Amino acid sequence: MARSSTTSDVFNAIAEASRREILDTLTAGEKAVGAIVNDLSMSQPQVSKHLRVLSEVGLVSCRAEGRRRLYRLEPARLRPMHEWLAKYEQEWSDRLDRIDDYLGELRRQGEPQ
Amino acid sequence: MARSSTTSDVFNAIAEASRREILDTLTAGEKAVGAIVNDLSMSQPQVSKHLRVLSEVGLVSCRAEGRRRLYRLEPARLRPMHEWLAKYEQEWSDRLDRIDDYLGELRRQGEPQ
DNA sequence: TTGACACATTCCGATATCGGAATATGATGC
DNA sequence: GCATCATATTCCGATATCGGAATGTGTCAA
Repeated sequence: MARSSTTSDVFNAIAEASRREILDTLTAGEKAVGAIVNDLSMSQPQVSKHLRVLSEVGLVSCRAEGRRRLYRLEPARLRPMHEWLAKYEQEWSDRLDRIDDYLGELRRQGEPQ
Repeated sequence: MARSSTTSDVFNAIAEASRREILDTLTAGEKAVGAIVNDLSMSQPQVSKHLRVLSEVGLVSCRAEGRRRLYRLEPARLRPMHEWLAKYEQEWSDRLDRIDDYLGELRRQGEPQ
């Protein structure tokens, strides 16, 4: 058996840096494939293939306009990731809070000088 | 070229469901390898191999105690993921807020009965 | 020292991925 | 209809992954 399919869930789809870049560039709004190819330094077939994967897990949706295809972000699909992360988030934000407290303490000690 | 190495970054390490399960079981606290093998239904070598991957990206740390090895969660390493997600979070949390408002409305309408 | 226990590593076959190149589909305009 | 533009799909070789089985390493206890 190899690694889980990239189309099986959001976690696998997002594992690839190129796909994260595509999602990042789509935060600016709906874009045609050609526009994405221009923005990033990727070949057109690669962009199309990555868009297919993102589409299959629902992270992007597609709308045809003439001979162009406009892809749009579907950020709601990132929710499973966020929910999984939330379990751990508290733990490290606690630590960061403690670090903040500590830094604040240092700052207060430094001020009088 | 194949998919990016699983040891290269947190996103790839987390793409595998088995590794997410291991992290999940470690939220209860430090655990020995055998304990993880018992908790989940995985072979000992598989658990060890996954722990190695998680260790290489810093998501877990290890401490030797006699002939056992206790693994602990390092949740701070999930921060890059959280920061990446944060860019998208606002967009869908707005929608969720509206759903929350709607549910609250329904609840208020139900109470009088 | 020897054996048992806890864990890590290596070898293996099957499989899925990635990028590049070539090609196919499908809409537009003349 | 035919050429062109925009995008999707297929074929390919190289490579990295996964799980299972077997084996290696290191610690404790008698």
